[in-house]
Amino acid sequence: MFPEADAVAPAVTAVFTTVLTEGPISRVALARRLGLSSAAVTKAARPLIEMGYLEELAATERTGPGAGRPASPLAIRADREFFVGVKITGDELIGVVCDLRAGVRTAAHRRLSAPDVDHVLTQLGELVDELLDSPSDYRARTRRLGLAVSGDVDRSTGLVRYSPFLRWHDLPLRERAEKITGLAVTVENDVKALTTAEHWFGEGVGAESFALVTVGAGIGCGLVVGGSLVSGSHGVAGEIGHIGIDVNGPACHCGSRGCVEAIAGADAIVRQARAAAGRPELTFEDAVTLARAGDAPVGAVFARAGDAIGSGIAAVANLVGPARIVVSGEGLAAYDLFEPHIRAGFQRQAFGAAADCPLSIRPLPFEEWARGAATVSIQALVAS
Amino acid sequence: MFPEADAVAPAVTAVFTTVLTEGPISRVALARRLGLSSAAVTKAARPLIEMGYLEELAATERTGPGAGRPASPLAIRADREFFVGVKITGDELIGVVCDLRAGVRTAAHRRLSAPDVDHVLTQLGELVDELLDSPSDYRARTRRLGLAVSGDVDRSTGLVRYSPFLRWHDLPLRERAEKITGLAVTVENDVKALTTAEHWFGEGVGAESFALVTVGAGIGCGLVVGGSLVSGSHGVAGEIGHIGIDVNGPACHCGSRGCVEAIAGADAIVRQARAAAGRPELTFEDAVTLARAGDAPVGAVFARAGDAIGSGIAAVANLVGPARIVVSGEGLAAYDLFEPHIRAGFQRQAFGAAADCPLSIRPLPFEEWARGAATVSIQALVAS
DNA sequence: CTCAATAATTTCCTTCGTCAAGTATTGATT
DNA sequence: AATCAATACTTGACGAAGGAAATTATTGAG
Repeated sequence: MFPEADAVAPAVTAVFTTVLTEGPISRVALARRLGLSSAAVTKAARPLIEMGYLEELAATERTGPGAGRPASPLAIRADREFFVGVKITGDELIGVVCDLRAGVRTAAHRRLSAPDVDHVLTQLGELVDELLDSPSDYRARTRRLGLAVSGDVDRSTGLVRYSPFLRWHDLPLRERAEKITGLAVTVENDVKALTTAEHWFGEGVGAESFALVTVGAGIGCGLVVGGSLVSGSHGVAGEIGHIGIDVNGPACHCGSRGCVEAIAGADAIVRQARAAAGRPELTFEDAVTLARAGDAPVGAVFARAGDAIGSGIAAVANLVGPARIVVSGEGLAAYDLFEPHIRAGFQRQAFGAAADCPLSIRPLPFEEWARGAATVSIQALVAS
Repeated sequence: MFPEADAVAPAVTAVFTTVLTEGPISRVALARRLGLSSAAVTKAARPLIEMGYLEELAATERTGPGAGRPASPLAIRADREFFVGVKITGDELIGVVCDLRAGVRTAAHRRLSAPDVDHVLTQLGELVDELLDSPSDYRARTRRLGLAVSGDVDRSTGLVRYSPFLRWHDLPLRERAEKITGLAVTVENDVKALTTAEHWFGEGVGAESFALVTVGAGIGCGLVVGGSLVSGSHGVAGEIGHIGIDVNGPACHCGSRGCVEAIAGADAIVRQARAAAGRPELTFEDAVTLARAGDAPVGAVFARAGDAIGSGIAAVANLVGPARIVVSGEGLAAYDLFEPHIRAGFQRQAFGAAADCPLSIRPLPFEEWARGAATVSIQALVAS
C-alpha cells in the first residue's frame, strides 16, 4: 500500500479511505462510522500521520451541547502524493495530474495520428513526461499512473481484451505502459473509472449503491452495488444502451430494435434529425442549433432521445435501486435539450419509490475522464 | 448463532456456511476456498462437530495423483436442527418443515377466510403446531420460523411496512408471530426469500451474482450481486415487471405503458387472450388450453408475453451480468408455451457476452415459496 | 475553581489466525 | 516388507489486531 509498509492492517485502510472520501473527520466519528473502538482508530491513524498521508486539523467550532474536549479532525494531506491519469481515445490522449483527493493539478493532451499501439505508447510516454516535468515538479511524488480505455478491460491483469474504437485485442497495456513510464500502472474501463471517481470523490460519496450514466456516442452505465463496482460475470455490465424500450423502434447495430442507443446515441440522433429536417448533410451541432432555435421536428428528436434515456435509467432504478444516479457525458453538451425529457421518461417509468431516486443531470467537464483514470490509480494505492 | 455459543469467530461462520451450501468438502479444500490456513479450518470445524452441526465423512475414493492421506470431508448433519417456513398469501398459508440443508421434511397448508391479521396469526399458530407435532416430533429440534410475505418488508426489524395483497400496513409481524409460536421469527419479502433459497441451495450455489425471475400475477425479480441480496436504497429493487419495453404498448396499472407486467402478467394475458379469441369469459386456464390446441391468435399472446419476459431478463443481464438466471413462478405452469419465446426475446436483446448467461426456465414446485421462508430462518441461524 | 462532558491515548488483555513442525494415512518403489 | 513421497490433518507457540477500561486532555458551565 504505502511506500514504507507493505502489509497494512484492515483498520488502517478503512481509516484512510474514509478520511479520503468523507473529508475531515474526528477519530471518534470515524470509530462510530467504521464500527471500531476509538482506540483502534487512534492506532490506525498514527502510522498514516507519520507517513504524511494524514494530518490533524485545528479544533473546529463546537456543534453539540458545547462541553468537552473539542475534536481534532483528521484530514488528507492531498499533496502528499500525485497521480497521473490518462484517458486514451481513438484520436487523442487526455492527461491530468491529480492530488490524493483527485483534485486536478495540471492537464495536457496530445493528438494521435492513429490508434497504432506503438504510436500510442510513445505519445503516452511523452505526455506523462510533460505532465510530470511541469514547473511544480510532481515527478518526485508520483508513483502511479491510471489509464482509462473504452472496451473490455481486465483491471487485475492490466490486459485490454478488446477495444473496438482502438481496435486493440488482448494487449498487455499495463506491462507496456509500465516499461515506458516507469510508473505503477492500473488499467480500467473508462466508464468504470468515471464511476469510481464519482463514487469516491463526487456525488456518489457515501452511497452504498450508485449509478453513473454516460451519454455520448454510446450510452453507458457504471454501477456500484453494495459499495463495490459491478463487473458482470460474463464481462458485461452496465449496458444500459442496449436495453430495449420499443419493440417497434429503429434497428440497432447490435441486431435488435429499439435499444436506448438506437434512439439516443449520437449517431441515431443525427440520423433522425436529418430525416426530420429533410437535410441529409446535418451534423449533430446543426441539430442542436436547430432544436434550440425552436425547430419542432428536430426538437422532437431530442425529446424522444431524452425520454429513451430516462426510460433506461428507470430500468436501473427499478432493478437495483441506487441511492442516486448521475447522468453525464459529452452528449450532454446539449444538456438543456435533454434534461426535462430525461426526467419525464424517468418519472413515468420508475416504479413506486424508485421515482424518489435523485437524478443529477449535468454536462461532463473536460478532462473528467482522465480524472477518472487517476482515481483508479488512487484506489490502487489503497488496495495494494 | 448456535445454541451453546453466542459470539462465534468469523472463520467458524465461514466454514459452516461453505459446508452448508457447497456440500461435503475437505478441510484443505475449505482452506483454499476461504483463503485460510488449514490450521484455522481445523480449529473452526471442531466446535461445529462437537455441537453436532457437522460430521466427518469416511474418506472417499481418490482423484488426483493417488498418493497421500485421503481427505475426510466435512458434511452438514442436516437433521441436527429443523426450521419452519411459511408463505403467507391472501387466502392461504403454506407451511413446511425443512432440515438444515433446506430439504423439505413435511408440508401442510391452511385456507384463510380473510387477510385479517388476528385470523392469520391464529391460523399460523395452529399450522406451526400441526407441522411440529407430526409423528417425527420435530419440535424438540426446532427453534426458528421464517415467514415470507409479498410486499415491502423490513427483515431486520420483522416489520411488514406495506403488503398490498394482504392489506397490511406497518405490522410488527415478527413480534406477533414470536408471541404466538414461541419460535425465533424472521420475516422476509417472498421473492427475496425464494432468491435466497435458490442462491444457497439451488442453482445459484457458488454464484457471486445471480438473478431469479418469478412469473405469475406479477413479474418479480430477486438479485444477488457480490454475494449478497440487493435491497435497493429506496426500498425498491428487482422490479423487472415495470421495465418498459414498448412505448406504445398497453397501459399498465403503474401508470406507464408497455411494462413487462402489462404484457406478460397473468391479468394481461387473460385480457389479451379474451380479445384474441373473441370470448370475454375466458380464464387463464382456457387460454392455455386453446394455445396448446394450436389456436394461433391466443398462441401469439403467449409468444408476445414470453418475448416480453425475455426482454426484461435481458435488461437484467445487460445491466448486472449475473452468472446465471433462473426463471420460475406459478405462471410457468404454462411453461411450455413460454419457454422458447423467453429464450428468443432474451437472445435478441442480450448484448454481447450477456447472451452467454445461462437461463434455467422451469415451473415452480408446490411449497417452494415456503421453503424459501425456511431458508431465511436458516440464514438467521448463521447470521445471529 | 470545580465539575461534567467529550476526545484522544495508553496499557493490558483476548482473540483469531498463521507458521512451522509434527502426526496420519495412503500408493508407489525398491 | 520397508521405505519414501505425497497429501491431509493437528498441534502448539507466536504475533498482530482490536477491545475494555483507566487515564489524560481540553473545553464550557456553574
